[in-house]
Amino acid sequence: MTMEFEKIADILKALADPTRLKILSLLRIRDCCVCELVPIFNISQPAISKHLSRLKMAELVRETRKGQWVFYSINEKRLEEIRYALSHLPDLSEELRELEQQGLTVICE
Amino acid sequence: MTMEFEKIADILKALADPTRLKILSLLRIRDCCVCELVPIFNISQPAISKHLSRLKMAELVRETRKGQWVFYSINEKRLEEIRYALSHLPDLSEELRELEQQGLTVICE
DNA sequence: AAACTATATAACCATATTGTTATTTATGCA
DNA sequence: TGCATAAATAACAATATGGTTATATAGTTT
Repeated sequence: MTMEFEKIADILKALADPTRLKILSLLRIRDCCVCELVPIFNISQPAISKHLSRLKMAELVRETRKGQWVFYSINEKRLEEIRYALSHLPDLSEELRELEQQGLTVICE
Repeated sequence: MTMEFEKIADILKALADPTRLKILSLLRIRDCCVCELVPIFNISQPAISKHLSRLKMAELVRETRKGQWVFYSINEKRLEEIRYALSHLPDLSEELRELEQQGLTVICE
């Protein structure tokens, strides 16, 4: 249920780029193929391709080949998962309890 | 209201690290000072200090000096903002409309 | 004032990220 | 079969990231 810190960080890294966020925003309107995305951005086709690959690795998008085109679609479920993960990060109460037992807790005033 | 792609990406970059996510999870339990966080992680004090500085830049935490200690607290409002931003990314319908006008839209089947 | 504790900053290094151009692979069609 | 188009991969370069150790700064205590 609760996602590991490493896993959450990996998905957030895939999200943490303006180009990839723009791609996701476009895919919210409709599925797009690579050759449609390229003219919208000021970067090369391989760059777009790599961004899509990064998003696919994080399962934020899915790809479907249609003839010579590869269409990408958004995986809204994954985005919902990451929003949920940010609200429900793994619990670290135990770590703070150990800190207290080791007498390393700082108390002031 | 709607946050720019660059701005959202900056905040997501600050979040996209397992150590910083752990720090935020700890601060959800209670405010902590740097010297309490250090023994919980297997990294140096300056490393923790830099992570906190990164979180502060993104306004995900706030700092308060109490005597010789600096206590950090979580800014839940900022986290709520980023969750909202992921649900409401800036609209790019116009970009797709221009694509159609330029005849670059791909239609198959 | 001097010594101690807590935190931040500087300088540095290894690796990751994000772009490029050149090339390869996959599909469609004359 | 051979050529055109779409997309992915390879090789490379510049910059960002995340760690280190050494040092500076801020506050406390003797």
